[in-house]
Amino acid sequence: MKNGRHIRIKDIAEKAGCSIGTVDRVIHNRGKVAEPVRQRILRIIKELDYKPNVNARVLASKQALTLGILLPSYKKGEYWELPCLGISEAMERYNEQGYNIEARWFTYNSPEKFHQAGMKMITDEIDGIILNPATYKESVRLVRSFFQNNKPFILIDSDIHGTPSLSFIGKDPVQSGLTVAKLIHQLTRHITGNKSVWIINLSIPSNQNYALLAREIGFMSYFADKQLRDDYSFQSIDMDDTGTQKVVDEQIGKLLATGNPHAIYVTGSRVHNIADSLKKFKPDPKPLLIGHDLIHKNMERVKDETIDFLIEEEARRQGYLAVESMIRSLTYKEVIQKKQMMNLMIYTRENLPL
Amino acid sequence: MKNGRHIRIKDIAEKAGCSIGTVDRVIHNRGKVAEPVRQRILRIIKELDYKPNVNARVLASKQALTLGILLPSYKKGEYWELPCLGISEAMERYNEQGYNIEARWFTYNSPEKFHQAGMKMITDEIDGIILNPATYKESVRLVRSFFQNNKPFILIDSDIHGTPSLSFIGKDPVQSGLTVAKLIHQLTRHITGNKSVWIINLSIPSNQNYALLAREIGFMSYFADKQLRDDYSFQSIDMDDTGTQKVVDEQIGKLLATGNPHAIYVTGSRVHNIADSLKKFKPDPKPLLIGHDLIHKNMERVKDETIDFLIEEEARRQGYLAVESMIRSLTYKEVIQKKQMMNLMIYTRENLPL
DNA sequence: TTGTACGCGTTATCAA
DNA sequence: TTGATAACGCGTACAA
Repeated sequence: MKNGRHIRIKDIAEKAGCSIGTVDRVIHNRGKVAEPVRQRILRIIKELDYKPNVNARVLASKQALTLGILLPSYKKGEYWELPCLGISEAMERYNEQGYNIEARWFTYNSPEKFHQAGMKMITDEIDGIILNPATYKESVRLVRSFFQNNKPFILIDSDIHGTPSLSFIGKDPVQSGLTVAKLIHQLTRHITGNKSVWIINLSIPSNQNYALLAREIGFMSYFADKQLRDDYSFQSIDMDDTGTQKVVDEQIGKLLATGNPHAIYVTGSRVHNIADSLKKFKPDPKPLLIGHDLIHKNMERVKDETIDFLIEEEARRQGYLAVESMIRSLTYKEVIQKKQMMNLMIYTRENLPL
Repeated sequence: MKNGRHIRIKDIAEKAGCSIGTVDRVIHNRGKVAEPVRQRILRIIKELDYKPNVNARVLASKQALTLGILLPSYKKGEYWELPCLGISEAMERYNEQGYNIEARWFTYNSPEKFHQAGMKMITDEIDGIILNPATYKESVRLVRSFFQNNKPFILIDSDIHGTPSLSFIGKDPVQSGLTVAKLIHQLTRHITGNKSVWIINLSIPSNQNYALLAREIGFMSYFADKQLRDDYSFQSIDMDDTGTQKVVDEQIGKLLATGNPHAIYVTGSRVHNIADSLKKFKPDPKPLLIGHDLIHKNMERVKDETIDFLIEEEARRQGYLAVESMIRSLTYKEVIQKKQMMNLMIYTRENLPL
């Protein structure tokens, strides 16, 4: 009302005939307010559609937050670097804006380490947790402890349905699979005769398997729904990721000896390994190659068209949003969307970013 | 750590042995500071890597800004609604954050109206201008006036090379064309014999023609570079957009009588008109249909797979970034990136957002 | 249970 | 050319 600007706590206090202290108490539920006064103030807040001034709030509030980040360990250039970049970016941005936020990083490469690190976050004075649930069983155990200790947490990249998380931020792996299937179908439909497709699950043993499986399920269901089973023959290949190109080469070599597929779908983020094998063996005609994630090595293979298409689900943005959501929830008690699904991008040589 | 976190103007003042008023003057170039003092303060700012506290700044600043938005007039559901949504979103967001910003909207449907509205923005007290340059000649005239009157402006959606704008926010139409070409090539390459492709320029006469042309150029150059000219035959079709489906139907009907193309590329945002024609005439086999922009009617045709792929360049985000960039430039004198290119998205039924 | 007063970092005004 | 000081809206400790 003043100068047509926003309404302040002071305006509410005036209208309610009390002091700003009292208004503040009802806004923050700090109790100790006479019930009738409380009701009146709440009504006025609704009536005037009061919205707190974020800037003043941050400026006045001296609270320091520490967030716990619990993610799989990774080497430079691997998938998890991307969400981490988003996390760092958000931290930096919010700190520059006068917030006082610190991140404490925890990584794991085994279910035991995962659980250990998780429990440490509870004993340490951590205000909010951002984690990627590794294996189902361990994650449920951990999440239960978070809940009991009243630690708010956000799930990132893959979900555990039904957990009392503030939010899940990630992707729909079934949709990913469907999209890849659509691409492969459209790109091979004019090939005469039966089309052979390899689905390669190249991943670290017993890690992240759920998402890869879900992708494969989405992939298969596309062909099932469209009654295309007779036109295609599929071969699912589980390949352990030992991290060395040589092992991949060996396996691909053996497979190629049995015949040359029309298309290859790699469900994990390590298509570049398969691409490198193809560059070595040069099968002719070159199979269509599709995979996931905008990591550096994959992009290089897209540039030279060994990889034809890359799917990605805004990995970096996931990290950014996780931090942002946690801060909003912690500092303003803002209610966060229960599910924040990323968009699904299709990249090829011509529309690669950068 | 608690108080030692960020450095404030006060810290600089102490170190420089002057008052915060003086520091403020050098930061904001309000002149009237003794040169040696000025140098000393600047050095200390660099040394301590001072970053202003955004919250305090917004809180204390009483300045009110009005932005002028100069865009083509549009009906609901048309392309320009998307950038406008982004603009509104940004306005809302920044106003909620305590900024005091007002938008004044101007639209045009002819070069004369465009110029008129532009000149009015100069006489009115407008602090910054966001505009889409309609025709080249008129735009250059207008931009010259902006420059002479010291009005900062941002170009949105399509560029005029070399203008002294704060920033250009938009897309690379040549890249769009290349991407569509890649898709059509890959999706038709296994068809035997010569493949026929229509390129339809369906647009309001003499409006936005430059971007559509650039897309077509990108499109053609893909096939030229790849030495594919002999495998494909192209037909460029200029179709006036009268806004009625009937006229489109007539023209498509005539064209189909001469033969059934393998693929159709519609360079504007009105693929849905072509899609509706195809639904009516049911050419068999159905040509591959690719177009631009996530407007409602297009998305409907993607859902029923009349349109196979849709390209879009983050239309909504363009509007958002334009407002954000202008505010940053105006309030903090921040230097804005000269070119902010949007990502190029590929959408099909399976990865359509929402 | 309620009210008051100070501080957060910056802008802007006025007096020196 | 400079310095002191009152806002800005909110959080909070302390007084009543």
